[in-house]
Amino acid sequence: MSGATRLPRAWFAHHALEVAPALVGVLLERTAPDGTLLRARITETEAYTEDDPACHAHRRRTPRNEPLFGPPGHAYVYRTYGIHWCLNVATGPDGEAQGVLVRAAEPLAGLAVLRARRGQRTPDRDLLRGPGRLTQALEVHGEHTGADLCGQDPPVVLRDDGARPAVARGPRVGVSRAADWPWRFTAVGSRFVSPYTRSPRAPRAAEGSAAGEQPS
DNA sequence: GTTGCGATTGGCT
DNA sequence: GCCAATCGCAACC
Repeated sequence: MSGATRLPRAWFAHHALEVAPALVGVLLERTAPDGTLLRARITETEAYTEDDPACHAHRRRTPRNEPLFGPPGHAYVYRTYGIHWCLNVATGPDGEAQGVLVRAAEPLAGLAVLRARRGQRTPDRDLLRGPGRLTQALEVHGEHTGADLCGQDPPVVLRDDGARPAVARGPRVGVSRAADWPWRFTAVGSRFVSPYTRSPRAPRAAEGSAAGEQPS
């Protein structure tokens, strides 16, 4: 993997709907405290923007969602359900709230470390399949929010090794608002992708009415 | 100051 | 398939 190049900040300066599918297939690297290199290939992402009711920055700018408004290439890590951390990368121009949630990845290196953190009996398939599992295995947490992933010594490194998997598009997982917007991107045929689940709180799509607005 | 709830997961029926 | 766990945030009083 020595030919893999780090993604420059400009790579993230585009709209979340462009960056999200492009991130599928990108390498995610993190160095464990003992020096072990942890490497995975992203298999699933979701896009979020300020205009999007499901986005944390939809209502207003707050200390919590500040990284989403900041310059692209920075991490936005938040806690959900009081238990899990979720990793996003800010995209779009500085001042505009956009981001891409990294939902799942296929583990490639450092499996023993990942397994130690996730449970020795965890199947390889489940090591990084899901946003909460991924952050647990990679030890990404709240202290990393705001970190510049394109800067020096970032907690997580993103690289392009030229892989260009086919990408499918569909509705996002678990969101209660804008549940039908097809802003989730997955690697076609990958086993390391979470199954689609609709939020129990999401209103059922109104059939044949104008209520079901779905931006492209 | 209080309350309701979520971009999830894992365990149990 | 159903449901509890668990807590920071933001809406509301």
